[in-house]
Order: sequence, then C-alpha cells, then structure tokens
Amino acid sequence: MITDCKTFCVVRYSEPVDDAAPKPWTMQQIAAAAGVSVTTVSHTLSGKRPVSTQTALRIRSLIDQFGYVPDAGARRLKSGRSGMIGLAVPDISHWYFGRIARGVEEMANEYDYGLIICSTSNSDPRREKRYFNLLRTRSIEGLIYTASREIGPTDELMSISASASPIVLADEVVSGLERVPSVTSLNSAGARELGRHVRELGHRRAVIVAGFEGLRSTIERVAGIRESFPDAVVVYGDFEVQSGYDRVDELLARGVEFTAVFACNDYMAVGAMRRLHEAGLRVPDDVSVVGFDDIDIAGVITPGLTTVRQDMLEIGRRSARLLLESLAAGTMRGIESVTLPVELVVRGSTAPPPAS
Amino acid sequence: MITDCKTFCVVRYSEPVDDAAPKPWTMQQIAAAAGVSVTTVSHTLSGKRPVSTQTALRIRSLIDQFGYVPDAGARRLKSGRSGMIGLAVPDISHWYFGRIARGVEEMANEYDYGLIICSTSNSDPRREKRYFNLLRTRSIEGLIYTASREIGPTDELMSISASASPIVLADEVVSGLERVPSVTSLNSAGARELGRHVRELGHRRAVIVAGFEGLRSTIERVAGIRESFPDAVVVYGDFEVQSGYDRVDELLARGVEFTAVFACNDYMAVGAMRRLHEAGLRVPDDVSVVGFDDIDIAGVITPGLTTVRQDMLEIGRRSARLLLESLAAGTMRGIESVTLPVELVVRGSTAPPPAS
DNA sequence: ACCAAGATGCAAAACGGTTTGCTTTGCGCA
DNA sequence: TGCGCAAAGCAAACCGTTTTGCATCTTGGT
Repeated sequence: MITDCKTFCVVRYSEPVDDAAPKPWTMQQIAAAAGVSVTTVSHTLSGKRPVSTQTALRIRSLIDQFGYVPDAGARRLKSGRSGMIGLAVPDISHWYFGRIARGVEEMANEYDYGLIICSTSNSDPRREKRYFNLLRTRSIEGLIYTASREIGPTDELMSISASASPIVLADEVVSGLERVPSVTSLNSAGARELGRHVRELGHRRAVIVAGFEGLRSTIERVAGIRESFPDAVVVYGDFEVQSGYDRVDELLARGVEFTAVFACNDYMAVGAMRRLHEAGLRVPDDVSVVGFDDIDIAGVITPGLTTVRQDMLEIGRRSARLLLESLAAGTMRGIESVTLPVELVVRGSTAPPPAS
Repeated sequence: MITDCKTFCVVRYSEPVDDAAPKPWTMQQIAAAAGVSVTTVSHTLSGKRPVSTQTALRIRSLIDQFGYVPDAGARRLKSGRSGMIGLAVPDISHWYFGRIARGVEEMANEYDYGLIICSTSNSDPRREKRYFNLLRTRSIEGLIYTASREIGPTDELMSISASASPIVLADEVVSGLERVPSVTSLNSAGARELGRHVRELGHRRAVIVAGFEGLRSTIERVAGIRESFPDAVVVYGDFEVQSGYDRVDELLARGVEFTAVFACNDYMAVGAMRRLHEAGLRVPDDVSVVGFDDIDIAGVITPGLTTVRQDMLEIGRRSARLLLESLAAGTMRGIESVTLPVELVVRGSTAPPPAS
C-alpha cells in the first residue's frame, strides 16, 4: 500500500508543470495512500461511523499533508444540498440593500451556508428568470427576495412560489404572495410617528415624496403620514437622490405651498434638501424635511436628518434565519412572518414652521 | 417505452403530497418518456452531436411539459466547472464595495457566471479561510479579492495565490503579490491633482486624514498630496465617518493649525466636516475639506464635496473581466493588470483660505 | 471455551448528468 | 450493385463523494 502512495506521487509530479492550478487530490488517492478504502476516509471525515483512532490519525495526517479538500460538487450531488442560498436584490450597490445583504451574509455564515447574490437590476425579468433558475437547478436551496416594484401576478416569482420552493420575502411584501413568509419593518407605525412629530411642531401644509407607487411600503408610509396630514400632496419618486430633487423642483414650479416635506427614504430627503437649499429655502427654518431609513450619513450631514430608523441588518438576518430554519426543518409550514419595530429619530431637519 | 413513461408518472404522483418541494425530474425520466436514451436527451440539450429534428422536437416538448431543468451539481461534477466566481470584500454594506460588487455582478452575468459574495468582516481570518476554501473545494472557479488592510506574508491569501489559483485583486494591490493581476485606480495622480488644486487656492497648512496605514492606496494618496504639502500632518483613520470626525477632533484638541483637510475618502471627509461645523468653523470659508471616491451624496450635501472620482463600477467590471477571461483561457499567464484613471471633481467645499 | 454485540472496514450502489466508442441505418455516387 | 461516409442513437464509463449491506475481528460475560 505504501507502493500505491509512491505511485500516486510519481504520477503526480511527472505531469507537465504549467501555470494552471494543479489537479486536486481525490478521496480515492488519500485512501490509496493510507491503504484503506474510500469509505473509511469518508467516515473519518464525517464521523458517521467509528474509525479506529490509529487509522483516523493516519488518514488525517495524510489529508493535511496532501492538502486534500473534498469536492463540493460531488458532495452536493450525492447529498442533494448545495449549501448555498440566494439573495435577490434590485441593486446591491445601494446602501439599503447592502445592509440587508450583510445581515443575510452574517446569518448564512453562521449556518454554514454560502450566499449567492442576484442583482435583479430593478426586476429586469431576464435577470430574475436567471436567478430563479438557480433555484430550479438546485444551485441554491432557497431564495431571499426583495421586491423593488409591484409584481404582477404573471411573474416568475408567482409561479415559482406556487411550487412551494423555499422563499422568503425581505423588506417588502408582495400582494398575491401573502402565504410566503416575509420580514418587514413596521412602516405604518414609523410613518405615523413621523407625521405626528411634524404635526406637533405646528405644520399644516405638507408634501409627500413617496417611493414607487404600488409598493406596499410606500402605501403604508403614505397612509401613516396622512393620518396627521390627510390632505398632503403626494408625488412619487424612485428612492434615488435625484428624484427627491426633481419632485421638489416640480412642486416648487407648480407653486404648491408647504412647510414640510416627507420623503419616503433618506436619499430622496437629501435630494429634496438640496433643491430647497438652491431655492433659497432654509432647512429647517423655512421648511422641515424628514426621511425614512436612517442611512449612515443621516446624522452627520447638516442639518441632521429627522427620520425613522429601520434595522436593515436585522431584516437581513431574520430573513436568512427564517429561510435557513425552514430549510433545516424541511418545510416552509409553520414559518411565521416577522415585522420589526422602527424608531423615530429626531434631528435638526425638523422645526416649527415659520411664524408668518 | 410508452409504458416506461407511465410508470414514471405513476410513481411520481403516488408519492405522498406534502408541502415540500416536489422531487425534480431527471434526465432519465425525460428519456424514458420520450422513448430514447439519456444520451440523446443530453445531446439535444447540448447540441454536441446531431439529433434528428423529429426526436429533438419530441424531447423538447417533453422537457417543457415536465418543466425539467438539468441539475447543476451533476453537471458541475462531470464538467469540473461550477460556473461561479467569488468576490471577497471587507463589508458588502459599504457603498464603496457595493459598487465594486455591482460591477462584478454585471460582468459575471454577462459571462453567464454566478457570483458568490464573501464578506470578510475586515479580513477576519476565520472568515477568509472559509472563503478561500470555496476555491479549494471548487465551489468557485476564481476569486476577486479586495484587501482592507495590509496582508502579512503568512496569510492564507499568500499560500493560495502561490498555488496559481485564479485570483484577481480589485481596488487594492497587496505587497508580496505583485504577480497577481489587479485592477486599481490611479491613486497617486488623483491625490496629486487634489493637492495641487488646494495649493493653488493658496493654502499652506494642511492635515491629512489618511486611511489604514500600510495600505497601498493610502500610501499613494498621502504621497500624492505631499507633493504639494510636504509638511502636512498625517493621521490615520479607518475610512468610516466616525474616524473622520474623531481625527479632526484630536487635531483641534492638539492645537494643530490648518486651513485644509485632506480626507482619504469621502466618508471621513463628511465626518471631518461635521466636527468642523460643531467647532464653529465654516467649510469652506474657514477650512477647506476634500475627500476621495466621489460617493453618491458627495454632490448633494451642502457644501458639495470636492473630491476625486473613482469609477468603482468599472473596477468591479474590469476585475471580473480579467478573471473570467483568464478562466476562459485556462491560465493566468499574460493577464495584464489595469490602472484606471480618476477625475478631480471640484465642488463647494474648497475655497481660498481665510485672509488673516 | 462459546456467543452476542460492538468495532472496523470493505465493496458496491447510488447521485444525475456528460462523453466516448460503437452499432445501425440511410443515402449519394461510381 | 456495392462502397463509403454521415447521421442518429445506444450502452457504458466516468466525475468524486456518501451511504448502504455485509464481512471480519475483538471483547466481555457466563
């Protein structure tokens, strides 16, 4: 059996040496070198059956020496589990989704899963199709999906979720998919507090720069704000800085009067502040501005942005936990959706309206 | 053979129906249903050998009907290619790395590769080890690595790169790994321009809030700035808003006199501006502040931040292209590192120093 | 000394595809 | 009529593990 070992070594090193990565060792080769069967090597690694201390030691030392690592693909084929989950986000480069991604990644890591990122480019159907196929080909065992727009009932997501695939919705629920577990923030409560806060400062005329129309979070936030400002003008943006700027620009042009701007996220709030600044309106002296999310720079810009803090990291973590737990359980049954609390953060961008 | 088909169908539907995902179809079953061998089905799909139009049609329709999708794991096992690449970043939730990730994702998508994200939590060795193992287990075919601190010569990365694995360094080169292809920005030129710009405004006393000490980009940026301000005080931060704030806080406490702050990234610049604001110093009237990167909100905060624009998206794209091209070529040989141009962006945060 | 029960370890059968070598058939052309 | 070659398809090997089902070897209890 020692001969076997040498044989392998010779074969190996006599191959032409080029710059390509050398062929990895197989369990077969380790077994031959140790003079045992692959079964024994496998059991040594998995511990599913006892292996004598002596043999195990020999095998382990050989493994270390060779630098052997079992092939993930073979393992996956046999076990049927890829050890990977997917995260589909509209755009991974957004702070917002980046936070979710990080939370997911942390939790996946904890459960010893890998994470495959799927940027859907704001729900480009072709992209989405590709990523749902990861589920079908069993490249990933489950998917965390964050919607960026209202999904029509004909969508890929619908059909795949109907097949009872392990899916969790993060950050945004999708109508028609009420049975799919989700992790969201308590948008309505946050918006209500925000509205109340501004109302109590004495404001009467407000505008709402909302997010994508039809998106559940947008609907909830607008509704929450309207509890305090029933007749607030609502315009829709796309959550980007520029649209905050543009919407306020249009409102000013239309001659709409307001002393408070509710932006449905901090980025649009920043854009709004910029436009107001350019119009010679001071924040918060002339106009109060609030956002939503509490992004990293919300507290350090001048003035500090009054907003509602969402724990995106936790949304990511909880989504992943939901998914991974249900994978471990082997069923999505009994998985409860989660709604996370939010927190009003009052900073310098809100103040009583001008006396006039 | 039609009987075979029915047999399969019966077997399938007689299984207990629960909420778990139904077992996927195998090529075996499709073949049986079509009355051909698996070989023929495989060839129909791959086109590596001709299949008669009639047979192909029958097979294809069956595939559609069943919703058959070939198992990625089996495919990978036989072909040895996983169709995945990895991206290791210190923290995916940072705007900066998010941009890189998006660029990588775009390119990977173009080349029909999947992307596995590896958050290294600022080079936590255990995390890194896990991710390098993805390479070893052949879960990923190649890795794009963005360093966040100076890597010691004993690190995992060193050993793995020595084994000629397909690795590309993005955004940051690593000393000792000069032979590994990389994609970086022309930091020195950007910093030089920045320094010259501030110098030409008339400033004489400047401080530099640098990034991690020892990081190549930090060294280059500091050197570039020092061409115009040879005696600038240098303090080191960690690229976060808070450290920009803290370092300036310390400088003020130490009584260091300066009329310009060079921050090595925009986040620290924002933190610096915040601290200056709290100290009653106006930007840019009393102190000019510049950053580096040109993050999304650099142009919309007040005052706008003078900075150097790096194209992170392009860094991601180019890194991915380098990696994927070399995977296609089967060798890392002849792969050229890339250095991307940067652009000085002058905004409102810089102005001549106060007259006094 | 004898037997049941663990401890060990092996051979072989999956897992679900891809690929190779070989057979059979159909067809054009001398 | 016969020959050669391309087209079409099958069986079987293979990829590198995990997981049975069995054999063999100890060991302790009686």
